[in-house]
Amino acid sequence: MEISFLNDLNDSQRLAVEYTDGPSLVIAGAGSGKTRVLTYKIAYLLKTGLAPSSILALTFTNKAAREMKGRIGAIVGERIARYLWMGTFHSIFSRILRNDADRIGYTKNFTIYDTSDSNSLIKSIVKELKLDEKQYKHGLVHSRISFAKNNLITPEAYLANHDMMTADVNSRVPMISEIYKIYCIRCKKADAMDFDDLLLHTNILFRNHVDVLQKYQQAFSYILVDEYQDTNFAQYLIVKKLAEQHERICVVGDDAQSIYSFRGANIDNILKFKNAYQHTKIFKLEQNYRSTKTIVNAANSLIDKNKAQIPKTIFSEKDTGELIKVLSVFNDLEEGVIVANHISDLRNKENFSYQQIAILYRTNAQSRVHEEALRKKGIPYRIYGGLSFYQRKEIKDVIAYCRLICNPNDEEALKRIINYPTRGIGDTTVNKLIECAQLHAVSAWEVMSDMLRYNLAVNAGTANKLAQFRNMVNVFSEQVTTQNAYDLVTGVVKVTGVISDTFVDKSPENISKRENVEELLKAIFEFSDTRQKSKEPTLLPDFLSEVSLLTDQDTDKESDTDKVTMMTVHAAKGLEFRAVFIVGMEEDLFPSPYTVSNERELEEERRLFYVAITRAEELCFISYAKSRFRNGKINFSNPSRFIKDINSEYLDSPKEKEFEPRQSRFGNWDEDMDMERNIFGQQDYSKPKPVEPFAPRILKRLVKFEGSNDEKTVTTNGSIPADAFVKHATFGIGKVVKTYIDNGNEKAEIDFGEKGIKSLLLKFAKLEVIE
DNA sequence: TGACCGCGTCTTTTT
DNA sequence: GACGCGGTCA
Repeated sequence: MEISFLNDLNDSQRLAVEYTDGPSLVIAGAGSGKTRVLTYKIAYLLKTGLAPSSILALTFTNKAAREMKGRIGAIVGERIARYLWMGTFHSIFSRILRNDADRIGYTKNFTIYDTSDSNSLIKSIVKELKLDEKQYKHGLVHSRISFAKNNLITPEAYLANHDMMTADVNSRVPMISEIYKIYCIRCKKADAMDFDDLLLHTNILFRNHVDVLQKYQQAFSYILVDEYQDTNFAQYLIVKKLAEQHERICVVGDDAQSIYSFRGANIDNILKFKNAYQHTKIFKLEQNYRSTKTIVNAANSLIDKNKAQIPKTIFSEKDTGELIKVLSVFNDLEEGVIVANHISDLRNKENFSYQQIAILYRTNAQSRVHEEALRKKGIPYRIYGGLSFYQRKEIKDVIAYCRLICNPNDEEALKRIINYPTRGIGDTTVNKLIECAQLHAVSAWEVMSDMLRYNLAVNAGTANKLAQFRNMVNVFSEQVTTQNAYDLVTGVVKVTGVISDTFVDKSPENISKRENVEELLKAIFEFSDTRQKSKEPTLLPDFLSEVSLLTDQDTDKESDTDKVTMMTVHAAKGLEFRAVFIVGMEEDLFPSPYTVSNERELEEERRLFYVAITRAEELCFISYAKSRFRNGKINFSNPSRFIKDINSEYLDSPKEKEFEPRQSRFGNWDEDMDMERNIFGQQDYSKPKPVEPFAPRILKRLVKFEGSNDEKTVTTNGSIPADAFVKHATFGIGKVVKTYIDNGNEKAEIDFGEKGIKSLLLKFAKLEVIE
């Protein structure tokens, strides 16, 4: 079969694309056209007659999936590409889990707990068990639980696992197995899964229900996995099971770029792939199309120092290019200034645009000095990382309402908003509620639904407040299956008071909060809109299941504007820039001091540096400072050991004696740097940074919440709009179903949720319309 | 219940 | 230096 697009590939790429009979491993060096191979391979499979719905392609980010889908669409047509099973492990398998959720004791609408939900739950369990919270830090406990789940160790298996148990005893946290057990029970009671559960429960589903496994084994006749070096055991096993029959599977990755072991990724998956699949064909993509010879060779000489790796020879046929320039600076402030100067030279003298330049660092905290230096020189920049849109408090609050409405058993959502905005239900009450729920082995919501039966020990006033809150949620819950997500959530933010809470004063924080909520509604509208066009469901649970797996990487903003990129090295994986500045190359920073005692972890740090260098197409700068302001004090340190790992023939290093006299064009450094600090110090860092607008900005603003909150209620004198939310003195909050004239009197039929649908005479019923 | 203060901690983070 | 957390007080 002659397929013309294959002519775009080199020989090794083409071989990798065309081999589809059995298992294959594609070792794709940095810049070797990995994405191209994957997309062409899928296009090739489609052209050879495979149905798109029989191809499963797993990626590590939503963004990667989306981009690849777009590229494939460009080759084979969007209408075909749409039916590919392409997405992250988590999104694909959450979809599969929802289909058969009842088989493993969940409902279709199960909640996905994010990291902070998990941590919050762990904290409350530690408290309930009366354990020392300093000893059982939520971060530590969570990472142990996460590790267990990623390795498919259930709570029972954990107890029986000698290694895990002795490790816990030795670390003086012997109760982790108990916390883990309770954590799982609580998640299940809340109809919630955390990120790791999505993989663990997929394995459980496949193990316990062979018919389900077989269904998907037959459905997927070819499986592709991207970034295979970053998969964990749970992911390995899912793939292994699905591919068991036909072994038509292709995994792509680069062991030299495995940098996520701290999240459970196991590099052995790629190193030992051929043991797992016996007749594996290995393809190596060794030509780097991205970088100059110097950069490729320098990176090779670095990664050579690692022991565990698949042998390969990455080469470039581009120009030799410039040496990697090593910048030795006095301190962090000078580093900022010098990098900024270089950037402005590149732009003014070397014809670089800002967006072709990146500053990469090991830790987010390092961004500050560079930010300041660039700002002072008027260089535009964009910092990636930090708080994502969906992690902002006001957004999480609204999402928590949504979650609770769709799944009232969601305990973390309940805790979050039961007293936000303030409605007189304090910690004491919440604790009583949860204790009572534990006592009767039911969810907190169940207790709230029948407080008398569970004998909840609160006074009448509190009970009334709880009932009011419950009724409000119920009114919304009833509409989950009938209202589209956008209309429903618009009602939610009005009625719950989330929006009026932002009108209490005119502070910039409140204004930005309100704008963010509006942006969220816009995102929900876009979701409903696009879904509607393709005739897919537009209900709130559909939106939630999607949004819980989104990260800020997916809301890529203003990519068309010309700005310098600043991000951690981790975040830069997969990207490329004409010029790259790798800053803070010091001992105690890069490699991270947490890793140097462990050879395996140190090798991962070296790979991280390898990733950083190989982002550069033409120019690479490495800087290190003799002193750095960190954790509130000045730290002195030496150049990173990794700089010595690079063959010196590729480096343009400073001569040692340049260090000695602290002279510079500014005169005495110490004084000048103090002065600089004072200048910086005058700026008010305490003010919140301007809030990044949430993209994509496609649609015009849909809703704008106007006005002050003191006029939010209107006593009706006759007409109220249908669909309005109203408040009644006895029945609480309800929704107007319809209004009509009866015997010459205006009446309204109002749905008060649990209290039923009531027909009320408008001239008697003192209704407040909630705007 | 919420505002405020002092203390301890501080990596990376595709989901 | 900055943030999150827990404790205290109005």
